[in-house]
Order: sequence, then structure tokens, then C-alpha cells
Amino acid sequence: MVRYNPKAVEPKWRAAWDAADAFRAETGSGKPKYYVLEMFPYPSGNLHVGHARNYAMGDVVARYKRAQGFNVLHPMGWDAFGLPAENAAQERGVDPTAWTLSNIDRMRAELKALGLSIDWSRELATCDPTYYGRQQAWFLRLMERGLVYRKEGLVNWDPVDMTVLANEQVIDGCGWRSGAPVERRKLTQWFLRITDYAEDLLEGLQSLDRWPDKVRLMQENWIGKSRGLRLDFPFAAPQPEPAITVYTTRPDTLFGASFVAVAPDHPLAERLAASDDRVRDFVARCRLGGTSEAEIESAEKLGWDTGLEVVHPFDPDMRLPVWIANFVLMEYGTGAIFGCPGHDQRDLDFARKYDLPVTPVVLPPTADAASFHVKQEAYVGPGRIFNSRFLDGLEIEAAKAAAIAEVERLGMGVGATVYRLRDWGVSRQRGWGCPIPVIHCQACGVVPVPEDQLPVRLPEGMDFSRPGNPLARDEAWRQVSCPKCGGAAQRETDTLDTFVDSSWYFARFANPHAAAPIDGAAADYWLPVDQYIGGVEHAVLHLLYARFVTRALADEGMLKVKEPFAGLFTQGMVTHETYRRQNGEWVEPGMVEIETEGATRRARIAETGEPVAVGDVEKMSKSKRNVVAPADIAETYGVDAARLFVLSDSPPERDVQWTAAGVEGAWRLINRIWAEFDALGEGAGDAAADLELLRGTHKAIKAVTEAIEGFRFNSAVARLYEFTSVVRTARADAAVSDSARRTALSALARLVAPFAPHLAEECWSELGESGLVAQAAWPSWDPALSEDEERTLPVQINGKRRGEVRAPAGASAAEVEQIVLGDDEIRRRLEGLTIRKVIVVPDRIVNLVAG
RNA sequence: GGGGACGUGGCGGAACCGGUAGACGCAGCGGACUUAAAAUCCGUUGGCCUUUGGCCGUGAGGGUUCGAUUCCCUCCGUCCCCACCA
Repeated sequence: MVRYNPKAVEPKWRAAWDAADAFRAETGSGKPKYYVLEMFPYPSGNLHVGHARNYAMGDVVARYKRAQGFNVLHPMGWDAFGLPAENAAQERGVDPTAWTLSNIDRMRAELKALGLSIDWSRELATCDPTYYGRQQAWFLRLMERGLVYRKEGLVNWDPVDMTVLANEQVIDGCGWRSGAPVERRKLTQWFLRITDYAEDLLEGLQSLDRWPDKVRLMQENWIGKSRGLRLDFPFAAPQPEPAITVYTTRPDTLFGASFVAVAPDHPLAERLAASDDRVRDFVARCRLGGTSEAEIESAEKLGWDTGLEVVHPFDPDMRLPVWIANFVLMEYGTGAIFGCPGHDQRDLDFARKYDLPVTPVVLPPTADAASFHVKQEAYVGPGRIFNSRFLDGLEIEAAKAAAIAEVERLGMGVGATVYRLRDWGVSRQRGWGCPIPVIHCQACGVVPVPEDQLPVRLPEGMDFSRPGNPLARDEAWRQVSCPKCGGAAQRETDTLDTFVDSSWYFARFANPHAAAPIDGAAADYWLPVDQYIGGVEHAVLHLLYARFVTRALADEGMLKVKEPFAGLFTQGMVTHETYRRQNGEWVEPGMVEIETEGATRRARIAETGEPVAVGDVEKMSKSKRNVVAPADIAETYGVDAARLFVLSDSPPERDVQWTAAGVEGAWRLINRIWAEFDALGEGAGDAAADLELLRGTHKAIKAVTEAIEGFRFNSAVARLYEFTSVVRTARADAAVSDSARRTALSALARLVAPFAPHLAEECWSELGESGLVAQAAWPSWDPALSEDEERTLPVQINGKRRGEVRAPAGASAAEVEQIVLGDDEIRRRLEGLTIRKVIVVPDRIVNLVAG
């Protein structure tokens, strides 16, 4: 027997695929198209097994669909702008372009070594001017459409990364990347009008039936649609403005209003602050508080009584005081609320602190109107309205409708839908990004860079030695003449958020060499992506932006689809145990030797024998040093073993724990499979044994096919183990004919191909098959052979298993009943009992109800 | 505070539409081969009992059903998302 040697076999087949150009996708072909895409990586320089799992999943789908006869597009690119390059530039003085491109070279080689069936002719990198230049082109077209605007406003400023963050990038009040507490700063920023598409983005979720419910729900919550009422509270005494406009989702509780409050950055508060130092101090104090979970939980309600009064819209005699309150947010609704302490906990906390009246207006179903009081907890449950004149007696929903109708009749407000979603701030004060292609001219204002002057390239040799934006201090780059008037002008120095780069790359893959940003015909052919695969951490950010940009480009006539990703799969991460020395230092798994003694495991450093503590299983990270590189595994077991293992054991959507024992298991399977192909040409042939092997083969084809279709790759691998055993047992125990074995092995090679493609090619060639298994058709199964002819049916008596009978497949209930009642064992069990009911589930189970 | 998911052997997990719970792998145990070890192969492995048989068992408790890991209710635990969003 020849031991399988991946180090020799694997490169040979990768060369064969290259020579045959086996994975090139031809746009337009007689075959149905299938576009499978994994979220493109950031070229950090290191490929770890987490990447390997992600791309292996996509590769299983790609290879399977190709075998099924689809014209498959499976491309790869690089999300190449981003902070790590700038950090490297700052720390080591390297050029970010050179650093990024060399990382790409290294990672491309590592990815290629995984044997992925990728069409490398379509490779793209977002830091390439041929890519970001096209991005600038469509950005300017969206600008013409009015989807791009500048505004001055409070922005989330990351003091460590020295840039602005989108709301989506602020997590618990800290920068998503730096983890530093975010500051609020006033800056003029570029925005994309994603809110124009709020309703469409929400509605579109309905059609995404091949997306995880979880992701759709997260996007739904993020868009955060709420129906309510926008209404005016006129000032009791004349003010520069006539009224305060508030937004509420509880118009039914209007008669419970006891104050009106505005946000500290509301125009009214700012006006008052301008003329009153005490107000200015109060507003400043409101801005101090952090936004972390703990701080919000314990944050004290702060209020400032302005002394102003407004009139209740339903009764000119009712006056409400106007407060400035720290818990009112300028960004949501109108930045002003009416407080109804009886039925809102925050309003109640505020009212108790500042001694404002609490009037309950919703009566719980079981409560009594005379005795019901709100104490320390606001009542937010169902009930009937009381203390509310014309609304009295109505249920909450009916009261909302009646109140809205009345406000509208009075002309004091209008029913309104509000979204939590805010416009997408895309300005970043960074050098390593796509320049925003506009020029600021004193005379002409903001002037778009003419299309024939695109791309606006980043300058060579940017100076990253100091923090801040190198573009802003590169005068040679910045000073230009105005395209309109020819006068002196300056380039915009902000660059685009990297999420803009990743919001359309899937469309560029349709034809990455086109002169236009998007080759319409190619995109119409390939889009939408049939199967998109990536981490759930992108559930709102990337996936929402991509859906928005796709819509905007569709409205611009550049795309035909509205939804970029028809199918989405969110895969889990690869985790690993962590190891620490006594002094707390993390130790790499490669240096650790594990010793098992009975049920206990001991870990120590292999070279020195120093014991190390085995810590938690965690996401692979450089800081904990628990990263495993595919290259190290390939050295010992080959990449097929690594691919096989990361897909086995755990369901793809869940995390999988990398273990040395697990890879060894996969390695054993590879050798077992190879051993079968290495033992051809034996066996004389026995009809019964041949038929059994044939049945095993068809069962396996069916099981593996269905598991792949259902994204249950772990189950698919389990079925491969099983089928391998079937083939081996048939050879060892029975006289199986050579032709029956060849049929089984031909199927096995093709079933293995999506998971361990190099092994499959070697097996295919050993069988003497012509061509590549990568281009062979997927095996099909015969339903007559994938099911047993005779079934063993368990027989239950009163729900307890009491025996079993054998019956032909598809036997009717009556036939099965006859068999069961004729069975000696069952008859013995039924002695002294009367059968009351017989339930037969054909081909499944029999249950006798007897007493 | 709001929303969601999950909980099955020593471990990762399987069980498709309510129909034999524990597939497959890891670890363990026993054996074969070997001078020996590794590798490989074969067998075995949920718990308990009075063991040709029986009882219990899918976080806990209840319910629906001939039948529940699966559906419903309550509780406990873990994880994820959102969050002073009116």
C-alpha cells in the first residue's frame, strides 16, 4: 500500500487546475449561472484557519454547483484600505501601498495553496486606482442625484484613530476599532442619504427568504421604524419660534402630559444658552456623561427648567413647563418630547426628581379608577384610557387613532413615521482611503472633479510620521485649480469610509476590467450573488450599506437588481484553547505538548517541559497567541485535512474548536479513502454483495447531496466517513466485483471533491478516469436504490418500544398491521390486553394503544 | 430596559414535517499486529437495576398528543444584538 503523500499530490493538482484554467467563469453561457462569494478579506498579511473555514465553505458550494452543471462565478479580492496599513506606516515608516501589496502577495499565495476553485483572473483590490477611481465615478453620480450632501453636525470622533465614526461603528460609546471612548465634535462631514431608502430597505427584507431570520431582524431593528404623531405645543407667551414640535408614539397618553422637554442640543436650548450662562453650563454638563452600558443604567436624569410654558393642544387652559433634559436625544424624532410620567419610566424618574405631576391615563384591566396610582414604576401595559375626556374608555390603539385624528383636525400636527436609521457619515480624516473627488473653490463652492480627471489618485509618499490626515498637509496634492473657474482651489482631503469600498465590489466582479464602474450586461447576467458567505458581525454594517448602494446604483440605471445578495450564510469562527505560562505569558499552540492520562490532560512546553495552564477556548487572536496558520497544518497533513476538519464536527453557522486531535481524525479519513483506491482490481463478484454496495453508494450520494444543499457540511463529512466504511467493509467481508467497487469509488471521489479536492483528483486519476474530477458531473442517485427494500419498523405498545417487525418498503398501513398482529413477540406482549387503536406511520413506526 | 437564539453522553455534535434519541468524529476501555512503541485494524462505550429482561434519560416543572429533543406555558442557565429611540 502506498501511503498518501499530500506534499507531492496537492501541488501537482493545483498545477493541473491552472493548466486547464478550470475555474474561469465565462459571462454568458448556455448553463444557468451561479454566483458564490465569500466576504473579501482585509490583507492583514496572515491567513489563519478562520479564513480557511470561510473560504472552504464557499469552495464547497462552488465546486458542488459546478459539478451540478452551473456556470459558477467564484471570485476573490482584497478589502485593502484601512487602518492597519496606516499603523504600519506610522510605526515602521513603510509605505502603505507597498505594505498592502506585499501582504496581498503573501495571502494570495496562501489562499491559492488552499486549492480554492477561484477565478483569479477577476482579482481586484480596493486600493487600486482602477477600482477606487470607478468608485469616485459613481459617487459623483449619486451626488448629482442628491444622495450625497455635506452638513455640519455633531459627529462621533475617535480620539485614538483620529477620525469620524458612523453611528454603526460606535459600540457602547467606544470606537469599534480602537475601543477608545468616542467624543462628540462639531465638523462638516459628507453623508450618504441612506434614510431616503429606509422604507425600501425595510420592505426589501421580506423578499430575502434565503437570509437568516436573525440578520433580517437585526436590520429591521436597526432601521427601527415607528409610527406615531408629530405635534406642536405652542408657546404660552410669544417666543421667536411659535411652538415646540415633539414626536410621540403614545398620543393616547396626551392628557397625562405634565411637561415638555427638549434635548440639550435642541435649537431652543442653544438659543437660551446663548443668552444665559447658567443654561450654557447645564448643556455642557449634559454632554459630559458617557454612553457605556453601565453609565446609561445609572445615569441620573438631569433637567433645567427654562421657565417657558407651552399650551396643551387639546385645552388652551392647560399649561406645561418646558425643560431641557439630558435624556432627550436630538438625533431621534424632533429632539423634543412631551413627558407622560404615568406611562413612561424615564419620564417618571424625571418627574419624581423635579417634583412634576403624575397623572395616570391608562387603567390596567384589573385596576379600579378611583384607587389606581402610579408609584415608582410607570404602567406600560394594556388597558383603557381614563382621565382623558374624549378618549375615556377607549383601548390604547383606538385612543392613539382618535388622538391623531383630533390633532390633525386641529391642524396642530400630523401622524408620522420615524426611523431610527440615520444618514451614513462617510467622511474619514485618513490618508489611506478613497479620496472624495471634489474640489473646494472660494468662488464656485463645492465642485465635483470632472469625470475625465478621475481617478483622483492618492499622492505618492504620504507622510504618516505625525497623527492626523496626511492629505490635509500635503500642499502639493491639495492645491489645484478650480475645474469651473480655473481659480485657486483645494482638494477635499477627507477619504471615504472603507465600508463604501465594500458596498459594491460584488458588482465590480462581474467585469473587473470594464471602463465603466459597472459593466451593465455582465452585472445583469451575474447578479444577484446567489450565495454570500461571511461573518455575522457584518449583519448590519456592511450588509445594510451594500443593500443601500445597490438600490442607489439601480436607480441611477447602473444595475438592475435591488437586492445584491439573494442568499446569505453567516458562518461561525474557528476557536482554540489558550495556554499561559506561570508568569501569565500566552503560549502558541504549536509549542505546547498535551499529555492525556485517563480523563486528565496536562499541557507543557514541548522543548523545555515547563507546564502551562490550559485556558478558555477563544476566538483566535494575535494577542492570545492562539492562532493556527493553515500553512503549518499543510506541512504535516496537507491542506485537504485542514479543509475537511474545519468543515466537520460543528455546524457551519456555529464556532468550531480547532484541535490537533480533530485534524488527525480528518487525516485518518484521507488515508482510509486513499487506501480504497489503492486496493483496486481485487474481488471476484457476488450479486448480493454488489447490490448491497450499490445501495450504500446511492444512499451516500443522496445523503451527501442533501447535506450540502442544506449547508450541513458537518453532516456531509459524517456521511463521507460512513460511506468510506461501507466501501471498506464491502471489500473486506464480501466478494464484491471490481465493477461494483469502481462504481462506488467513482461516486466517492466525486462526493469528496468539494471538501478535499486534491485527494479527489488523485483518486479520480487512480481510477483511470479521464479529465479532472473538478470538471466531472455530480453523481445522481436512484431513489429505488437509495432506500432499503425492507424496513425494520419499531413497534410500540402504549408509546413504549416493545419489539420490531420487518416489512417491505412502502407497505400499506393494513399490510403492516397484519404483520404486527401476526408477530409472536408482539402477540405475547398483548396477552390480556384489548387493542383500542393501531397507528401505522408507513416506513416509520407502529404504535398499538391497548388496555 | 427591549429583542432574539440556544441548552442532548466525558467532549464536538446527529436526529429532515411530531415517529427507534445519541449518526459521525474525538477521548476512553478491551483486543489483534509488533521484541517494544508509534501507526494501523477489530470490538466496546448514556445512566441505573434483581441483566435472555427491565427502568430512567435531550436544563427544571407543567401541558397538548397514540407518540415530544421537536409544538405550547412557566422557571433556571448561557450566548448574541440593540439600548435614556419618546
